[in-house]
Amino acid sequence: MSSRIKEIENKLVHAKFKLTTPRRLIMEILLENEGDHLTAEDIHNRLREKGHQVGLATVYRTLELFCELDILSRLNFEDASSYYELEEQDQHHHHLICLSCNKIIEFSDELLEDFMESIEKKYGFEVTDHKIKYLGYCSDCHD
Amino acid sequence: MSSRIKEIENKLVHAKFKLTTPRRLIMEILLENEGDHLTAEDIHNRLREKGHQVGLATVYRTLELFCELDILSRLNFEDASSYYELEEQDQHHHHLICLSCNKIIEFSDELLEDFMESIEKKYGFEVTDHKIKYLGYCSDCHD
DNA sequence: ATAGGAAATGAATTCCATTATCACTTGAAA
DNA sequence: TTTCAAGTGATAATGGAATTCATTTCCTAT
Ligand SMILES: [Mn+2]
Ligand SMILES: [Mn+2]
Ligand SMILES: [Zn+2]
Ligand SMILES: [Zn+2]
Repeated sequence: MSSRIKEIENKLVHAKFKLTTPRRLIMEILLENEGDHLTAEDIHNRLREKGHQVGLATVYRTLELFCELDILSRLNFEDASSYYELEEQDQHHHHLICLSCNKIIEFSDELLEDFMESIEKKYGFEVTDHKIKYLGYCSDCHD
Repeated sequence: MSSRIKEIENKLVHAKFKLTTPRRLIMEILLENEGDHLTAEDIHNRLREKGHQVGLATVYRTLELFCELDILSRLNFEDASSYYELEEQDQHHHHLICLSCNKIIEFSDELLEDFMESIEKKYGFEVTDHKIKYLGYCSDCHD
């Protein structure tokens, strides 16, 4: 069992949940596809391809649980589905979405820290998360 | 007919569309509720309250058209629905979303202009729109 | 070890916002 | 007027997600 899985298990146990077989299988898919943005159905399909049968409802429930425990982030691009990615403890990143080819380009937001702090002061709003999306045309799709 | 409606009509006509009765009625609802964030169903209900019968499908189609013409913005908060608000030509704004009471607080993004420009340079990405959400707890809901 | 019970699962169903369909209406142009 | 594309609205369909509920898993107390 990878140390990464162990780390997840600690988070689960700390919150009084168990690392069950379906949860472990789902986490393995997420780790194998780290860096991708996967839908619940993507994950369900990859499980089936590997010969594991996990109910789609369990996939949804597990993704929701992992989000609550900050193991995952739920992303909403400009379509109907939710996408999930492993939360990176060190650097939070955001997304550039190409309106032409739907390419997703990631960028970090170090430069935004000051702005976030000014928001907290100005509005007395305690920021716990932020979601920033830039929409437009990637270098392949303009000019 | 208000000058605001006239302005919208110009945009429509310029794009080869007509200001039909359903479209005008929907625009009136939006103007009467300027500053609010309304769902398609909200708008449909307010039309019915005023005795106007417009099909829900037409409400959806009109909202989509208005978004394409940059008359409206479509907003996605953290729930399943889309919310719409009139696009303000002068100052673009964003939203603080309270995770406790669901209050929406608006803020402008003047300070972010520099950051957006750095994104354009760094990635050769032509930004046409951006969506920024800060999630957390408003002043009524923390401490 | 065994029994009890809470937590978790999965097949099926339901939900619900949104989109598609299609017959009908409208209104501008010929 | 006639024509015909654009627009409309009742309804059905779609699809991602949530819910239901019978069953299974697995920890705990005896
Ligand atoms: Mn990402
Ligand atoms: Mn707003
Ligand atoms: Zn592109
Ligand atoms: Zn609040």
